[in-house]
Amino acid sequence: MSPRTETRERVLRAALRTLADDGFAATSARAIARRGGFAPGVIYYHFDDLEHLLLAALEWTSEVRLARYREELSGVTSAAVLVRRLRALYAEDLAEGHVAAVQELVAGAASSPRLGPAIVERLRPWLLLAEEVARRFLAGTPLEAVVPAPELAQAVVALYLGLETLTHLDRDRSGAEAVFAAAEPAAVLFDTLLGNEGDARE
Amino acid sequence: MSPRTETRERVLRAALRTLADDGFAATSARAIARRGGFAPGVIYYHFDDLEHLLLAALEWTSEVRLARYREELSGVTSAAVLVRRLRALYAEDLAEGHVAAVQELVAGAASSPRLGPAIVERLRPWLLLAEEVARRFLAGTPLEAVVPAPELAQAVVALYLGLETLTHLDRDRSGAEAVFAAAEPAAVLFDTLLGNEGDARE
Amino acid sequence: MSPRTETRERVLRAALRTLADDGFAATSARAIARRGGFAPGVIYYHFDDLEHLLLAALEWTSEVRLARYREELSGVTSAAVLVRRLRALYAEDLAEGHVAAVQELVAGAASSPRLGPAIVERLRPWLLLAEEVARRFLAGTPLEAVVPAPELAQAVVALYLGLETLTHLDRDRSGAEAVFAAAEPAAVLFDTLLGNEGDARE
Amino acid sequence: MSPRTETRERVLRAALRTLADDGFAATSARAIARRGGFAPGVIYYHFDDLEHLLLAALEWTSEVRLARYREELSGVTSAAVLVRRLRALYAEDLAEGHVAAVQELVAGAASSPRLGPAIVERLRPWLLLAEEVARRFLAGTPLEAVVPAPELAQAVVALYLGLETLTHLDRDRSGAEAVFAAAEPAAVLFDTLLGNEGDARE
DNA sequence: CATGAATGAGCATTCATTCAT
DNA sequence: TATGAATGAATGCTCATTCAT
Repeated sequence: MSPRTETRERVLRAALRTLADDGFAATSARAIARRGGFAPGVIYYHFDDLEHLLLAALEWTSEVRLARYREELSGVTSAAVLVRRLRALYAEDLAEGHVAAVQELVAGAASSPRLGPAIVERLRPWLLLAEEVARRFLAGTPLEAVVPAPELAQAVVALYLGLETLTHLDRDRSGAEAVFAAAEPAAVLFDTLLGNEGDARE
Repeated sequence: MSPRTETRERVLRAALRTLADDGFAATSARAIARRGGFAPGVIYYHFDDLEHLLLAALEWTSEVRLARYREELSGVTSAAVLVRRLRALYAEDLAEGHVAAVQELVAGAASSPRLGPAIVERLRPWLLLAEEVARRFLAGTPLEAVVPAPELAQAVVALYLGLETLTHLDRDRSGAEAVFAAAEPAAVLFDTLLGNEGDARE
Repeated sequence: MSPRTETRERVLRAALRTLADDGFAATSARAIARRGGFAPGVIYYHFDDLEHLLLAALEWTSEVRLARYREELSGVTSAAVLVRRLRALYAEDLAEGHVAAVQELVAGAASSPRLGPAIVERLRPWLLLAEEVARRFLAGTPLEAVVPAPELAQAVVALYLGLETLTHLDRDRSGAEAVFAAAEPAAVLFDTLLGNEGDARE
Repeated sequence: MSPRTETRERVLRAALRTLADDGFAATSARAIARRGGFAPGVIYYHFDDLEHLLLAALEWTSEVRLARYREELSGVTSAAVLVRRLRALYAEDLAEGHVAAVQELVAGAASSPRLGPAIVERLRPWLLLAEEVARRFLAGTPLEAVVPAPELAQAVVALYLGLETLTHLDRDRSGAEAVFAAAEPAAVLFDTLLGNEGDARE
């Protein structure tokens, strides 16, 4: 890897860790530089400004995670398995700080006129993935006529972000976990009602 | 009303409007003072510091809204009516800027070590209200055994916050509206399946 | 004088002294604050930004000096007296640092797209004064038909600024002085040729 | 030309163009490198630092222009021709950006303790040329006794710089042109009065 | 009670310059 | 010779907060 690329990644990683650990408001150029162990100027050598760095960081982490989600969610047809997989993926996200960083960025920049739209754009692949999965689950069921996939997808992504916001609030990771845990039995019931046989033994 | 209380309220109102209109990051003492038409010093006469003002503002708007929600949601037993009422309440929230201010505050302060826990505390009444309504809906249904009310309540509040975050992002109010609209038919189906007769003609 | 006005003047004075002593490039907010003995923030409390401060400073010193020039140059009809008066006025300017500050500002901002036009506007009264005096001197002489007052005025102001630039360059005040000294005999000759009797005994 | 000399010239040229186009304040090492299409490091390979580069650039462009001025002004004896030639030379300067660069450098560095004296030294040949021409014009006239050539020369150079500063200010090239145009009739009168026959038909 | 002037720390960003390659 | 990545100090400016009036 060229030294250029290498440092660029160090900066991206430092930005994400600062977002996840210290929050959007505290993610200043100096804070990122301090965490990454480089001079603040480095940021501006590799990125136009802080906004571009944050967007690049969002893109960078999103790509990796999105691939992972797609992989895990590809063949899933039972709700029970879906919830179980999401729970595992979410645990990975937590460990890496991925959701934390994303949530901080999304929430913190929600009212920035420039950053906001740029972020929503980078969030779209997630909405599309959610929509695709939703469509797969609704297909062939009585719900299909009654629940539109795009709105369901938006609700799911919103729920994801909202859960992360709440767990960030009191620094208690157990909240989202509890919701995932509670969702499992409901998912089993859902499968039963709809006749999904699924790979329930998984 | 004593002049003391009167000014206090002017400050609270100015803080909420600044949060809703300009976002958390732009809610500085001077910005609030400018919007409210008073000197910055006034803030520090009535509140210890900016954090305390913001928390007081959250409390203040929450109380009023919570009463309103409680009132509207008290006798509701059908999901269809519930969704319809929530939709109307949400429209009120939007008009008043209540959710906008709350979302900005929650999102912006999510990672503040001091502000975070204080906010989650003031959010608890909402969780309790959601839990109470959830419990009412689950009672006597087969879901009761399978869906725990506290987790459902947390999911609902998270969904609310997350939706507001997303709609803030691209400054497009239609997103949350669409989700509410999409939820209505599903709620009707839910009522049918569970034999809720409800006050469907409402 | 209100404390507000008082401090405002301290800032203006500090800006002019910094311009005159340290030059345009070194006239930073911190440098001005250091010289004036106040916090950098004070500048931004009283002025929108550095540009506005510098323009206000130019206006402030210009008004005072312009009044003085007008007063001294009002009744003058002989070139010899004119040169003598200008020489004295210039000595005053030097002592106060007026020309130095103006020259630094004019020269330093010459290529600033925003500052440039704003400065040229504030320089216009000087051009008008020069033009008025030029017109008085040309009136009734054979030169009147041959030398247009506006261009002469511009040349004179340019000469003033250029002389100051040159004397700034090698930190040698004697250059401009020598030019003024050399101009006196020429002015006497000019008066003689044109039949100005003037108040030569002055 | 050795590759060494060649690159050196590229750097010099880039520095002059940056000065002329972007102004002294914007003439940073990176800006010069960008304009010249080379790495910033190149500057420091060929020159000790930025100051030395700027001085070398001033020297370089001065030499070429000085030769040209000397050539055009060598045989001139009538004021009318002198003004006409200067006007043409000035137009050349403008086209090449020579005066612009020089003015930016002179004005911008006027108060730099190190740069100032070094620049004035490189300006001396111009003063000497102006003095030589002035002497030629004064010789044999009644003015000779009354106008000292060195001071006249300094005034002329100052006028040149001052005019350029003013025209830079409002980005209006017409100012200096107008002064040159206005000077022509006055020069003709001057020739007539002093009996210069000149090469007036030129 | 309220004001608004003042503070000084912190912000994003740009700079001249160095130096390993 | 030339490169371009990296440095750290300096820039203009905004902030929460204090306090004399």
